[in-house]
Amino acid sequence: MPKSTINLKQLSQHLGLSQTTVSRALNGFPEVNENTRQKVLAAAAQFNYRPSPSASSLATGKTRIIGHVVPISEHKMINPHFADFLAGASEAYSAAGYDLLLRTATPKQEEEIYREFASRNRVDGVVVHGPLIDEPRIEVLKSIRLPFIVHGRTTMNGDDYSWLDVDNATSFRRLTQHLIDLGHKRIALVNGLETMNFAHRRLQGYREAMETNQLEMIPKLISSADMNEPYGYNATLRMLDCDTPPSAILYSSILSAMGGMRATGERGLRVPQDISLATFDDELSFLQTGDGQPREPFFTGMHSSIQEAGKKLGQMLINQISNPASNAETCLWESKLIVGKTTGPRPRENS
Amino acid sequence: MPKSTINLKQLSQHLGLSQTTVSRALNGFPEVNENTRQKVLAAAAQFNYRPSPSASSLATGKTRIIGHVVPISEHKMINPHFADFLAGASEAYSAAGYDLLLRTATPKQEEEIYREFASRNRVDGVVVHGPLIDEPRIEVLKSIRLPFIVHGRTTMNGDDYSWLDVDNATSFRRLTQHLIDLGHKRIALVNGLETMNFAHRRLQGYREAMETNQLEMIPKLISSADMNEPYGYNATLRMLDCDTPPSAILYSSILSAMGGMRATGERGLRVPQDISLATFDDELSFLQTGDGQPREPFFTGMHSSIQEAGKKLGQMLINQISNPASNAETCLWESKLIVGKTTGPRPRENS
DNA sequence: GCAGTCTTCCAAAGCGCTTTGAATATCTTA
DNA sequence: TAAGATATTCAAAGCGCTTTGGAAGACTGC
Repeated sequence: MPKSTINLKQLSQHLGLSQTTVSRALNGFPEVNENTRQKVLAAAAQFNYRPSPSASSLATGKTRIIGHVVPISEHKMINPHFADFLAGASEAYSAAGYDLLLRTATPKQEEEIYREFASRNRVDGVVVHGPLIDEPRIEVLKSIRLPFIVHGRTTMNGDDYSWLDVDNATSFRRLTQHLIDLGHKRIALVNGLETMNFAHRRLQGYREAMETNQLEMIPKLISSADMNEPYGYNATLRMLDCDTPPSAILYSSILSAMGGMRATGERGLRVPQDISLATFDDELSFLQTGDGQPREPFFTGMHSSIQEAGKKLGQMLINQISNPASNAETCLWESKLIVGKTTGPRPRENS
Repeated sequence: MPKSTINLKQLSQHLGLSQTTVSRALNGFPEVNENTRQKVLAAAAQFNYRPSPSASSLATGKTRIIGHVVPISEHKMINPHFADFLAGASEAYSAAGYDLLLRTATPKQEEEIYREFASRNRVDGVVVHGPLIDEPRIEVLKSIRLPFIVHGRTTMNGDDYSWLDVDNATSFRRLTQHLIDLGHKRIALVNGLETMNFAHRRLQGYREAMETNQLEMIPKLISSADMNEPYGYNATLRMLDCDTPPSAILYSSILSAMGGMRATGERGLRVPQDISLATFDDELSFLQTGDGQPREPFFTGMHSSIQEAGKKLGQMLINQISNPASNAETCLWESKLIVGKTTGPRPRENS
């Protein structure tokens, strides 16, 4: 059992080599004899040598750390989607020898954190969460030259930055159309905040489908707010209790859909006989069986794995960092309609 | 607008002082004239100077980073409780100038990650999640001298380590008693994995209450597995469909309770008229209203904020790190019974 | 007026790595 | 075999900070 940690100097002395050679052998430089390299590798393994991140970071100027500042509201609300997203990203980082640094912050604090990241050289890059339609963070990051990638995209900021997004408009056009095909006419939308780009595009997709089919969009049946379970519950109750109740409801998040489920149950409505519910499903892992078995999906919805998105975004960002000259890379994912148990034909008695 | 980043040397040259003095002024050492300190502070602000973390870390041997390795199953399942826990911890870290490093790993990989943390000096300490009854990680961390704190505690590892736990046995004794007081006799328990210490203690609390009241514990009505929504759903269905169905069910997590809610609904049972459900509630933020309003609680359950736990644990760990001579600190939190809409008296027709 | 104390400040030596610029050893080719 | 090319290795100079071990100036008290 080797004592504690050993450093480069000690290791090279033990080997009778210079630090230069040992360092290069370890880092895979071509100009070191293969014999020597093997000896170095063996000794490094034997003494359990690992380079100090602070030292290499100081010498190279690279931290091999990616920063995530995840939004948290004034009321300490944190979106559980991040758990899955971060798990995916973390997988990509580990594979490439990077680490994930996590900060939580209110939107107001976020810009200052980026500036701090840049001036202290705390991270090599960041991923931007929850972009707005018009996103000021993008200009900030460009101006301070901090490499970044956006999960989602914006509408107003041009396209000279890297992002990965699901095709939200198409997703909601298709999901709405699915309900229309089932005969529904009064279709409600429980959406995210419309300043958020994803919610904006989802509304757009919904509108396209409604207009194509010449169905009326009833303002009372469109709601938008931060997505969580109680919001889904309350919004649903409000819609059910109004004078033009829907026969189908679309949710932007499975969290609010669960709240919707609770609300319909409370009003004595059977799903899908009395009312249909459909949602965008990020495949949050705590809603999966976890035994590797595909579970029969409960909610009907458009599926796209947020964990996979995290992984892909992580890889894209690392690519960009290790290859700074490369152009912005963008990626648009389609989501998949999966029909579950929460949608059915429009009931007769309903308008 | 200051150009890019400035370093200590440049700053001290600008001030006509030595790096020593500037460094000490910035770090609050007493042996620098108050006048000088003010000048230094002003100049630092003006040039937006921030010390480089890699450099100070190399010089001091301290990283000011706390590591969290959160478990992820083979099937990429990640528990959303972590989102709230990490948000709480992160708050404590930010306040103390620390950062949070996140790794995801299967239980097998975890020990190796700790060893890597120690030998590379990657973090100043770690928090251990989800301790088992007999927890090998504790010995590993002690042997490699990596400061740590445990969220939860163990049963077999002595008590010379720091932890914070909720009183799981008392929580479940009380929750069970609450149902017994309502007249329930066949009370089921949908628990976490019993190798996990928290689940072990919850079972114990449940058993105490049942035995005290001379109620029979029916094996079919006790289940234990990794907690998620489908598990709660399946376990509940199994119990409802057996020959000794319960009139009340206890859940170890609100996620499985939600699955239970779905299952009872599917079987046409009304809650709480036909069956009572109660749960341990970690006050996950996505289930709160998020508008700061206290929402009327839906599930009856024992409450304890996991976000607050994260915050407190973060503070305790930082204390311990900045004060290495201090003794292990432990903290046992009581949870609070909150009666919601999911529990009621035992229905007549039920046994 | 001078030893003894404080109070303030500084030069320089690291911390553990990477990398530049050169030196040495080895191999070609004429 | 000598000059030129190539393959290996190395000494030393940083990277940006902290901290040790003084030193210089300003005050004491006698």
